[in-house]
Amino acid sequence: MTETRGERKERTRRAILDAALALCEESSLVALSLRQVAKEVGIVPTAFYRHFDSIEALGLALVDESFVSLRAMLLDVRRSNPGFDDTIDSSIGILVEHVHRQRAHFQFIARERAAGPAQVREAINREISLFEHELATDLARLPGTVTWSSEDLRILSGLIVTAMVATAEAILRSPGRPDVEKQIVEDARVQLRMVLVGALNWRSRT
Amino acid sequence: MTETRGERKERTRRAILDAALALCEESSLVALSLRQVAKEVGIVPTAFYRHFDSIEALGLALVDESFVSLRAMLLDVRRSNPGFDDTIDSSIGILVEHVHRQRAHFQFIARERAAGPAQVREAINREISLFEHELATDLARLPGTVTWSSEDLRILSGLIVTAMVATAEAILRSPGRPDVEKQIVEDARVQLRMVLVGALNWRSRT
DNA sequence: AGTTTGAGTGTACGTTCGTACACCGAAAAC
DNA sequence: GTTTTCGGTGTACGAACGTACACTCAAACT
Repeated sequence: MTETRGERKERTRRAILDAALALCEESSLVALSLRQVAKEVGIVPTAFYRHFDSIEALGLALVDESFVSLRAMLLDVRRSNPGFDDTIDSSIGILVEHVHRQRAHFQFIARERAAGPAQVREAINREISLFEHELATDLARLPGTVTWSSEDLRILSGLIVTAMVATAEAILRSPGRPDVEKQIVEDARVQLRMVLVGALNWRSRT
Repeated sequence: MTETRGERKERTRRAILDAALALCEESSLVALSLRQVAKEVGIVPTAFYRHFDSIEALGLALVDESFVSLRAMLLDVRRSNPGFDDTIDSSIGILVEHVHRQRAHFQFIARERAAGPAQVREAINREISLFEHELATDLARLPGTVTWSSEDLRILSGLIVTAMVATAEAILRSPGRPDVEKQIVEDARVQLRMVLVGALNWRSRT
């Protein structure tokens, strides 16, 4: 039952991160007070400073943590796609699954990307940019893109990431409405197919 | 120099809307206090209530106002496109121009769509949904989409709106960096061309 | 064993917040 | 000319905010 000092600190730190993430589900970091977080965790306000310099620093930690989730998703997509034809369906399936399992993380990223403190917004956009780049290298390994410039690959993956982010946000916006969500997912499938058709016919012209 | 009562009220109301919009440029409605707005306007806090019930109500008014701007943009796009081939370039040009001229409105919509009070978020998403629907009927008038189902048109315009919203957000994110913006705009052009290629080859299969 | 370290406590401050209430004075209504 | 309406004022309140400072006490170090 004994607990080392570091363990205890880590446990409180986790509690703070979890509490902040939970409180962010119905508002935003910029409207979140240190005292709210402390109360939720069950510590006195000033104890917060033992772990983070400010709410903004807390936000940066949450960004890191959230993108671990998102990268896990990308790994899942890679693992499940040995080059099959239903790449679109399975990828979207994985997206939907991750959105549900890591709802709070996705919600947090979507909100703070647009409305968070400046540093948080920048961190998120940097990560999303990295994401696009990774997807671009994945796409480069697909057959049919051999003639593509790396420029065009980057732009295409930007489009795909944008569409998938929008899909994730739409899903988050319709909680507990399976019919609505079904429609969103089906739309996302069609959109990806449209983009794919565009990609397959690209550079055969011009 | 005399000023009717209604005129004066309207002037103050405008000042409140403008002040709120300005203050929202560096934060969010949910972090905006009634007192900040009042101070910016130069009235006493309680006078705020003569015009709005709450910050949230103010937000809804700003949504209405902002979408007047956005609709003006759509009108510009329609007016400038009598069916020419450079539809993409001119449409994006109009988007960029409007983003710059109505920067605060676009910024507000982008932020509050993700992070605003619930009612504000809903109002914005409702408007964007309307936007997509309008674009769909515009697309239906284009040659080459005669064989399209209204369903597919809706989905396509959803994709286009998503990409354009993302483009506008990216432009807003890079103020005072013409080179970066140039790249964003060029990418948007290519993305739209990719989508267009997909659209032109759609339904020729399946 | 004695000392140091550091997570968490408790009090206390000045500030900002939303809002209640009584009030003012000029335009509007009569 | 008198009364009413109403946008804006001024004061006043309790609550919540960030944070400074002095404290406790058990784990960790020597």
